[in-house]
Amino acid sequence: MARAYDVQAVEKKWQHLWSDEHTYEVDADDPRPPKYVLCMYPYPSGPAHQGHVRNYTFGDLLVRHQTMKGNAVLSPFGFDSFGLPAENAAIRTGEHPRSFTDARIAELKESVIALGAVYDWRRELRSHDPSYIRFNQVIFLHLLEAGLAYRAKAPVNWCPGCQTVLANEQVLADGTCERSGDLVTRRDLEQWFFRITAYADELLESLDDLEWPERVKTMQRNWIGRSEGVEFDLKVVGTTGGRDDSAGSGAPVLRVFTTRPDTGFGVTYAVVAPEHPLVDLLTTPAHRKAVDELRARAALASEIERTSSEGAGLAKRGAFTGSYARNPFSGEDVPIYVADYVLMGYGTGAIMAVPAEDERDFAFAQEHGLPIIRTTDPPDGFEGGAWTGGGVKINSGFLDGLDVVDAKDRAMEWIEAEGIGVRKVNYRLRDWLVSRQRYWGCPIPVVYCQSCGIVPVPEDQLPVLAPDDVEFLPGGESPLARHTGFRNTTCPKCAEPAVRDCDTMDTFVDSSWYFLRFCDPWNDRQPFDPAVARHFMPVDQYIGGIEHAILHLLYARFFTKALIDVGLAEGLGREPFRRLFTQGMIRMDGTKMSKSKGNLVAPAKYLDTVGADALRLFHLFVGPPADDVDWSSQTDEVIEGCGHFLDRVWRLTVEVSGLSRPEAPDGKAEPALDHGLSGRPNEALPIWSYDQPAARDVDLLRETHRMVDKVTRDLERWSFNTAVAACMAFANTLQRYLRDSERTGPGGGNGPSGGGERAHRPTYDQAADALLLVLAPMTPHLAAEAWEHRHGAGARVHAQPWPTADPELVRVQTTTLVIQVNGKVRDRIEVDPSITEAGAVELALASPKVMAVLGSAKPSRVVARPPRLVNVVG
RNA sequence: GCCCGGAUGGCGGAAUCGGUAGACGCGGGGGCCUCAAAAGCCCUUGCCCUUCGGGGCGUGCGGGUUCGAGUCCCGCUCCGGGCACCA
Repeated sequence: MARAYDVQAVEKKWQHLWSDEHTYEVDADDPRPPKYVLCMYPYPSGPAHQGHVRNYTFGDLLVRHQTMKGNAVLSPFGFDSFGLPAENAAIRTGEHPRSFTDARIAELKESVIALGAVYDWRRELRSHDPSYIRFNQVIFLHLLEAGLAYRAKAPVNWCPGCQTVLANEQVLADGTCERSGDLVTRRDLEQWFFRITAYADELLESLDDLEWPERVKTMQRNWIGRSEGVEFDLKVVGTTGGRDDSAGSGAPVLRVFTTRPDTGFGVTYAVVAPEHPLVDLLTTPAHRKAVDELRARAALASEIERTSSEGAGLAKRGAFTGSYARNPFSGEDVPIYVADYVLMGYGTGAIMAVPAEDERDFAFAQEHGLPIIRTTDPPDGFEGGAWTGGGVKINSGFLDGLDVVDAKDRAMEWIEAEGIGVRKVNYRLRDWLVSRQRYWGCPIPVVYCQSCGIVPVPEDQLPVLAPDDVEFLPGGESPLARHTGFRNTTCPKCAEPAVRDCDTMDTFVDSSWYFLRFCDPWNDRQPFDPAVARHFMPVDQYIGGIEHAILHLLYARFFTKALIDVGLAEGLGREPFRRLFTQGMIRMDGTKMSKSKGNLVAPAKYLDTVGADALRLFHLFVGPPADDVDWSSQTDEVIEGCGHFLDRVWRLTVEVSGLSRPEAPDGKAEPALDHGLSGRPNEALPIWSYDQPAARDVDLLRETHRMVDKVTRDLERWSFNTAVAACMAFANTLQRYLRDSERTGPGGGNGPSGGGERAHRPTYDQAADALLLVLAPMTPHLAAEAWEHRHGAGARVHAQPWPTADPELVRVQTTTLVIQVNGKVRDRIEVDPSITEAGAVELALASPKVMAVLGSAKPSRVVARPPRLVNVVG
């Protein structure tokens, strides 16, 4: 398509200038107020996709807007460059993950620059840089020393075919390995954990103060899953295991956790998880076979299978142990079952089962023919199974007649008074398992010594780097474990032979503190200088995808708190991201646009044709930033429409002013115009006047200020689509203004002559400049180029202060008073905005249209809301 | 199953505090310019009826509150997302 200016040349020119002029490089001693705007650093998977474009368009808009408002905006960029795709590519093609990753980074970086997004590239960081690895390891050691990192056995997804551990996403829905197809089993391995649960309460409570989307906060609250209840003991009675323990040091007890102690009288059985340590003891010889089968099945099944739709809602799998427990409330002995719907990892791994008030217990009780005793009176007409709501207690001894809430309290008091249990808070949140049996990640800086045990690698020997000469074989162990040169080492303490930890860290570790490193990326003594980080932190605006709503954002919050507590981030605020914005997804045919779905529409196609500004404008204009974008058959046309708008701005701000070259002299020059407005190119039109502004010039000035006011307010409330609409509407205003000048002006030709209202040059210049100023953060290349044409070589629109609207000019002179009769609009009258209620009513009743509708009827009531509306009620 | 979102013209969307529904754009129709096309410019465009003055209907569905509801309340339908045996 023919364009009004050379889009590609202009965009390249400015991308180089912004870099060469260091416009967006910011240091901690900058006198301007600091702001920190950050887009989530990307995994480098190749050239930017539309999701990136959207993300960086929003971020760049903020950076440029905040800069024009006089702030020193920290805008860094980096790459989350460790991760599985590079390693999988290595297994497939033999290319080393580093060269593979570096190539992808180069592609992504190039396309981000081609977008016109500006960053302080001096601060660029990559997780796989040795300097970043080093401080990742330093942090790990600090957490270890503080007891926040620890080693424990944990069940993992184990593929017997590949002889390796799999991440959850590598296990298919049917419980098989995505690569070998083998059935994945669960296996206990020694793994490293971060003690995030120590911060569960703080992570939960401080959510309240964050300016984050409520949706994300809710997701985090649910993930943390705090629940208050009570833990207490059930005495085990009757036969226990093959051995009879009743002669020993007292009967064994089964400790259970419940949030519903008020339902104690309804306990008709108890359940332990298949992995519960007491299972052997509890199982009598007659039931051993069934119990063992169940346990074997549970051990085989991955967590995914065990908790998938196979189990949920269907018959509960379980087996009777042969043992009984005494319900302390009722004194009844109830059977103890083993069932896989009880998880060892939560609470005590054992429950008291109340089928009448718990849906899972109800399903199990039905399946196994166990009794059901209601302890809460369900509402009339309730026909379901378990009633989990509130109500009055029944069949509950000393709790009878109480409300559920009061009964809970009373029951807990009773349990504590009896000395059989205590109040307890449980969390769904588990500690963070960070070990990955992978090559392309940050090595865990620990050595295992026969005599000294776990020995941290001394800080002066960091970073521990993975060797390059490893073999990437399909279906083998981690390349590091097979590399004897890496694996075998000497103990830093006793110098005896020792082995390294051959695992690497979860890549979420890298992304949990990169925003801190960005503040002080040149520091070679510590991860970052807390004093420098304090200057920029917290991040004022964090922008990213909703897919990181839970893990990344929770881990980063945890890290910030932990780094402060281990002394690496003294004096920092305990929350890293003050405001968070999560953008919508790009969808196509109803599904997420992604590489794996093969439905990508590459941004490069648009950069090479309509240009970066038009593509950016599209992403701003298409809808609210938080909403998903449907990439439809019409999208290309809309993007072209954005290009047409930019052409129009070019004509309205450059060509119509007779300023088609940067060297053009001052604004009073009036060369022959190729203004492109009349369809008669090269026809000279002396349309300018420099007289006193006429009424319609004042109107244009008012419109200008209203536009600036509207755009400013819209940008601040993240309503970018309406900000763009306001710019477009203003371009229409300029167009109309010029057209009217043309018609009425002496040289206009096709209108009545003699009006003499030529375009008032000073007023028009203000209007055109204002449009370019507000477009500067949205379509930076066009705004910069047009500004330079208007103001001379070296003029920089992005160095201008953000325009401010004069409230006096923004205020409307007249407003439309709507007159309704019985709620239906019957008339509209232009009135002064300061009209009184009486005045408005008088005008309304005098309206011929109102009188016609009303006829002779007398209005029973008149509601007046001046100056907007009068409603005459008949 | 539970918890969040959402539903407005042919399409994307606007309506910021309960007060003119449909801003802005895409698409469509008509016109100007042109040898022609592209581009540009001008007019028009929710639906139905119309004697061309205007009238009626209209924000997923059914109720309600109100002088007045896209907006608030109750009950549904459909679509999207998150969590999913967490006791």
